[in-house]
Amino acid sequence: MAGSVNKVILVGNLGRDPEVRRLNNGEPVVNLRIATSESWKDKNSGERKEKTEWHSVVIFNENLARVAEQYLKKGSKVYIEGQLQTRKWQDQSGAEKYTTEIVLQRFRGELTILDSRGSGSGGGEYADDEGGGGQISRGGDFGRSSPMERRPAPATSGGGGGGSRYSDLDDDIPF
Amino acid sequence: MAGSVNKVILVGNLGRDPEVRRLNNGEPVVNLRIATSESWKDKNSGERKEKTEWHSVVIFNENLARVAEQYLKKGSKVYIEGQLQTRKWQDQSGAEKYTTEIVLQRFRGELTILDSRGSGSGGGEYADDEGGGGQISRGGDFGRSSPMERRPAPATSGGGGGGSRYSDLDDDIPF
Amino acid sequence: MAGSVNKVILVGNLGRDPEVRRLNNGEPVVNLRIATSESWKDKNSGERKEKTEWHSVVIFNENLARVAEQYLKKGSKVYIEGQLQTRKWQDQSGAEKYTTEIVLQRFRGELTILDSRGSGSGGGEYADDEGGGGQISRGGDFGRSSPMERRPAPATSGGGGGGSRYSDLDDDIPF
Amino acid sequence: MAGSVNKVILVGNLGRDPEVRRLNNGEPVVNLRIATSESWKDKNSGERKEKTEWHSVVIFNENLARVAEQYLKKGSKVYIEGQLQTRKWQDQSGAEKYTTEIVLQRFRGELTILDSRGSGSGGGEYADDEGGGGQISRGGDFGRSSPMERRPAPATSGGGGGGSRYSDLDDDIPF
DNA sequence: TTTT
DNA sequence: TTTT
Repeated sequence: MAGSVNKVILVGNLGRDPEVRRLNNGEPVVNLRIATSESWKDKNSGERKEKTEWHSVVIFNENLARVAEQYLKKGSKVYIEGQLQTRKWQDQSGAEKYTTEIVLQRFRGELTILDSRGSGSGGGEYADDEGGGGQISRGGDFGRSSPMERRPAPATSGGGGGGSRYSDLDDDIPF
Repeated sequence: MAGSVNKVILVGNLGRDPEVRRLNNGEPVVNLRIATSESWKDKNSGERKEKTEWHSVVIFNENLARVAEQYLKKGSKVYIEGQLQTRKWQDQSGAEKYTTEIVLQRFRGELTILDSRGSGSGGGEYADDEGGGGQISRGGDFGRSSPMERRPAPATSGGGGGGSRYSDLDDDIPF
Repeated sequence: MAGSVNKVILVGNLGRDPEVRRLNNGEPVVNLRIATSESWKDKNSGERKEKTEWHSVVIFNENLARVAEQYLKKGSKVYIEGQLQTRKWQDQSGAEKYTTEIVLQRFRGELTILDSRGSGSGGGEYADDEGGGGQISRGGDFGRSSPMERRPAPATSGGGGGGSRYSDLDDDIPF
Repeated sequence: MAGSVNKVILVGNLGRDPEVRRLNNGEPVVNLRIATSESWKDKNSGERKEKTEWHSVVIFNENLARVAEQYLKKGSKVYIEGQLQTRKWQDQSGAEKYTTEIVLQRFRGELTILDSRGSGSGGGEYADDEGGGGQISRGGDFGRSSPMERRPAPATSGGGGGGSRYSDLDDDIPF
C-alpha cells in the first residue's frame, strides 16, 4: 500500500526457553513467548495491581534466529522489533482460529539482549554485548567496510562508520 | 514487570468507517479496521506481489476517540500508536477464541491523521491538521502555558514550548 | 502540521548521575546523558569495532523527572521515549551554537528502568518495577479506575484494565 | 554496548528538494530537511499556536537514497526511520560546532512516501506506492521467494510471505 | 474491508 | 525551508 508501516516494539522477558524448528534447508526458525507487564494503583481500592500481556514472536530472520537460539533462555530480557501478522488456522475439531504474532521476517526486525552477561535465570553464555539487526545483508558488499559511510562534508567528520549487530556477515558469530 | 514496553506503530488506511460505541457515561469507544500492506517482486517469477495485513484498533482514549469519530472515515490514512492486547472470548457455540487488538488506553496512545484536508474517499470535514496525543491531561495545569517548559540553560533558549495534539483541554476541538 | 510525528526511542546507559534543576515552582527538570553503542566486525581487518553515541535528554515531564531523580544513577539502563528538539544558544564568546536534545515534555514521553533492582553501578533503591508513562494525567478522573476500560463486546472480555506507570496520580510514588 | 537502541521515527514534510551527493563509487548520498510541527491552544490567551521543528536526515542506505533522489521533492510527506548521530566539525573560523542528524546507514533505516501519487507541491512522478525498507539485502537469496517463510505449525498457515520495500534486489526500481 |  |  501506498506508504504503510507495521511495527511492533516490545521490551519484555521470555516466559520459557526459545522453541526452535528447522526449515528444510536447516535454517532455524525460533518462537518466543514474551511477557510485558504494567502495574498501576487502583484509584478506588488504592491497591497496586498488575496485568501481564503475553506475546508470540516468530523469528524467520536467519541471523537473529541463531542469536535467539544460542543466547536467549527463559527469563531473558529482550528488545524486539517486528511486524504484526495474523494467520488463520484450524484446530483439530476444524474450528477456525486466528493467531496474531510479532514476526521478524528474513533480513528484517531487530533483537537486542538486555540482560547483563551471566544474568537471566540460570547464568549462561549469552552476550550482554548488543542486539541484533535484522536490517543486514548476507551479500558480499557489506557497508561497514566503506570509509565513506559517514558524510565527509561539511568538515572533519571524525570518521567512524555505522556499526552493526549480529550481522549475517559475521560468520563466526558476534562476540 | 521490571521495565517492559508494549508498543505498536501503524501507518495505514481505514477499511471502513469507524465504529462507535458508547460507554455508560456517554464516552465514545471507537473501533477501527486498518490495512497495512507490503509489496515486493517475486524473485522467481519476477511478478510484483502484494500482501495486506488487517489490524483491529480500539480507542478508549476519550479525546482520540472523539477525533476518530469526527474526522476519520473509510479510506483515511492514519498514524496510530497503541499497545497490543489479546483477549479471550467465546463464540455462540461456546468455542474459545482469542483476538489481538491494538489498544489506545485512556490518556494513552497517539492518532495522527495523514490525509490532506478534503482528501480521502469522498472529501469531507475532517482535519488534516495534526495528530492526536493521548499523552495529554485533562488536568488544570497543562504544560504549554508554562514559560519555563524549555530549559533555560545553558543560554538563550529561544523559549517556546512543546505543542500538543487533540488535547483534552481543547474543549472546542482542535482546528 | 498536518499529521507529523517526532519520536525518539533510546535504550542505553547513563554516563553520569542525573542532573536536577528546579523550576520556580519547585518542579524538577532532569538532564540525562545516555550512551548507545554499536559494535561490528570490520570486514577488512576482521577486528571488532565499537562506536558509542552520546545523547542529551531533558525531562520536563514532572512525574518522570521525579522518577529519574530518585531512581536513576550513573550506569543505569533505561528505555526513553521523547522528541527531538534543537535549540540555538550563544557561548560566552557570542558564537552561535545549536544543541539537539531528546525532550520529554510535560505529560509526554516515556521512561522505563531496565536495570534489575539493586543492580546498576552501586546498588540502590530504585525500582526494577516498571517504567514511567508520561502519557498520564494529573486530572481527577484517571482511567484505570474505570471498569469499562476494556471492551465489553463481543464476549467475555476477561475484564482487566489498562495499567499505568509512574502516574502523576500516585502521590505516594510508584512502588 | 550491551543491548542498546538508537531509533528516530519522523513523519513530516520536506522543506526543500533532496540534496544529492555522490560517493567515489557513484552511489548517491541524500540529505533531506524535514519539518515536523505541533500545534496547541494557549491556555491563557486561547490562541492556537504552532511550533515547527527542523530535522536533518542523511541517507547512506544506497537503495533508499535512490528512492529519495527519484521520488521526493519539496513538500513531500515521508515516514523516516533512522538513528541519531552527532558529529563535530569546525566552521571557517575554526570554531567547534556539533550537528545532530538522523542517519540511515547502509542497509538500515526506513523511508516510506506518504503522499498520494501526483500530489505534493507540483504534481509529479514519484510513487505513492509503498515505503522503502533499508532492512533488505542485496544478497542472492532473498527471503520472499521462500515458500517456508511463514511458520508451518501449528496448523495450515495460509502460506504467504512477507513483502518488502524498495529492495536492493529490485534492479528495475520499485513501481 | 483500505490503499497503490 | 515544509505543512495546515
